[in-house]
Amino acid sequence: MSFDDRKLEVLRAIVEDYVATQEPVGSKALADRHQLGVSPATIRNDMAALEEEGLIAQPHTSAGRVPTDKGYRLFVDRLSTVKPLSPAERRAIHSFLHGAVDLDDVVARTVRLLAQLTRQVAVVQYPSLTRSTVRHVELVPLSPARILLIVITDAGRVEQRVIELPADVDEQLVADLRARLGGAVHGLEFSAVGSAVESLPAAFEPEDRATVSAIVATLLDSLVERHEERLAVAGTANITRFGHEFDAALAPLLEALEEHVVLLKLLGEATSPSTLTVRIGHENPDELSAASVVTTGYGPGERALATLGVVGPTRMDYPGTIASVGAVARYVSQILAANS
Amino acid sequence: MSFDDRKLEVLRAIVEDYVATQEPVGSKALADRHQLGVSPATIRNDMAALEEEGLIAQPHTSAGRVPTDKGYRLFVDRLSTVKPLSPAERRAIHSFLHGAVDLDDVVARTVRLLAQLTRQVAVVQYPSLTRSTVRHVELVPLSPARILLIVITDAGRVEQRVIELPADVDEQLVADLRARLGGAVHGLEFSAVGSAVESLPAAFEPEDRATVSAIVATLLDSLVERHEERLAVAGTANITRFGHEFDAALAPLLEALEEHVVLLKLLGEATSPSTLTVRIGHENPDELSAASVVTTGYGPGERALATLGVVGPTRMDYPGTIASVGAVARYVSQILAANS
DNA sequence: AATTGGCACTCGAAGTTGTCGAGTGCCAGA
DNA sequence: TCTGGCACTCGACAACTTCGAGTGCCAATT
Repeated sequence: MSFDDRKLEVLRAIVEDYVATQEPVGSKALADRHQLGVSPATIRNDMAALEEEGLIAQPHTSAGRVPTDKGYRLFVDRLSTVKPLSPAERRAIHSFLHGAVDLDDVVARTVRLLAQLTRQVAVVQYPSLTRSTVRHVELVPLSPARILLIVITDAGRVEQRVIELPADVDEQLVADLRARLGGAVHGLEFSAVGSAVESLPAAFEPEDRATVSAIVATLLDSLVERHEERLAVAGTANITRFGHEFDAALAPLLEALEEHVVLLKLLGEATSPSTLTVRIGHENPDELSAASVVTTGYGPGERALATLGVVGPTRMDYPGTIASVGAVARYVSQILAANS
Repeated sequence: MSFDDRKLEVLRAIVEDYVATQEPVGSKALADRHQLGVSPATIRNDMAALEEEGLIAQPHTSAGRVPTDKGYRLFVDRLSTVKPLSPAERRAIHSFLHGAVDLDDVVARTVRLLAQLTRQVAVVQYPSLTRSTVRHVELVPLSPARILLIVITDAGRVEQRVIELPADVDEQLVADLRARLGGAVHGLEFSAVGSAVESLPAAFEPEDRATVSAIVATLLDSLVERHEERLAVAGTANITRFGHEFDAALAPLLEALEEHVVLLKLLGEATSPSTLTVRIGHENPDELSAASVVTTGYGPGERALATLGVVGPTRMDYPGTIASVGAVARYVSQILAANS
């Protein structure tokens, strides 16, 4: 084994021990607990080199070493092998997701499952609708100048929206509009709805066109454009397990989890279901710079509809978390594929 | 001023100082900061009596006194006067809730508003639908043996549910069912839907009755029975302000906030909009025994549709919180009344 | 040249002691 | 019934010590 190889082996040992014990690890402990075949003194030399390269650090002089963000990065990129899931975990995934009736139900179950599996905070973005098709459009008058627009997708998802109209409408106009709207968009992909309804207002009497335009605009605005902006979060209670180095960063983290905006941005850089992203410490936006985030895309087919993942301490079990996130994403994707 | 009166005045002073400073308050500090007109020695006697009655306690010998749950209880019941809201707070309430389009939107805004106003954790139960009426029922076939049931209420609320059918259905049956269902329940209060649809299956061909029954059962089950079970929570990040006596109780609290079950039970004991409930420390279920909960009912009219409230440390500003919760509940009730 | 054992050194954690002062209870006198 | 005085208690804090894990460096060994 060459010099460099052993150094990396030492780094792996440090990461593994630190993740397991949460305590800085020293040269002696390393020599005892791993079969590196060298003495503590040799390890110390390697550690000095690793520290030189910025991969590990000492919280204070004469304490053990702790991996830096950069150290975790190298560990994740080059040293960790995927940890296969235990049969119990596989069973858990199956039984948890089995019998989901709804798209919303799938998301709700998935987020809980991930939180339970990883014992960290799980985040699941609701699937994008760009690839969905319209199954049904419904207009329901609420009052003379208010109307409720409902769109049902082939994934069984329901989008609703109240529209304030510029003028009162009568039943007749609503019925007419409903029929034409339904005819125009039924069976279309969401991305194709825009051009399909473009010419719709022109088909109505001039005095009704403002009303029709308002409805069409709402349809496009709310249903075609921003639908990936919903987020399910679970396992917040697990942050109490993240350790005391988090105490200071707790408030911003909780805020980020509640606000969703930061998280959405993070998840928004969606990946295909086959790749998985790990962001460590400072690689994240400031609010999450004390945490690591493991995400991956999911959805039927090869292109991801949305992203799911886990937020945890930088000191997390990367191989285990990566395995869980990957497995859950694959399984959810299967379910979505079967349902569509 | 009689002896007993002064004792209570001392209790009030202790509560107010402790809430303000978060530190045990001693006899000297009390004499200095309040115009009680007596010497510290006298106050000490009163404090001894208060301690005897279990209204205050010492964290350790020769520290100041801290109110007990019982002390807070007495303070809330008999010593606190409602603190009027500041103009800024009134403005905040108005501007925050102005322009809500949706029932869901009202709830979402309300919960954020409450969290911001009280700087604690806010909880809002979605309004019960028992008093709502049905505006529209829609059936959408998803696949031969699956159908989506949608109910729209006069409050602009949409309830949806996927139904797995015992047998395949054709368009014709769905259309027939849609018409009859709509005719039977349109305009009815939810509580009256049950008897209205009872005889519906009998009107269909024998081979279709199982299908119709399944749909009717789902309608009743999901829409008539459990609809108060949704909950909005905001301001979780504020628990970091609750103080370090919470550190141990943090995990159960976070779990309770996420699980919703405990909270729903707590809120379920609904009150009329005109009364307001304060539960202090151990008066709550175990998970929340380190916290206090201030709740009140809300809804148009005199009977409450649902409950909203705030969860905070036992050491909270009760008059201020009570005022905020009450004001928000009244204002939301107005909005709901105007919209219905 | 790499590895190793030895050794002096550093520094935080934990324990010890002593001081300080806030707060108490009690009592005698106003 | 209130008050001032007084002895007492006990936690907070600071100074000091000890202990030990861990380090860096070096000379000896392979």
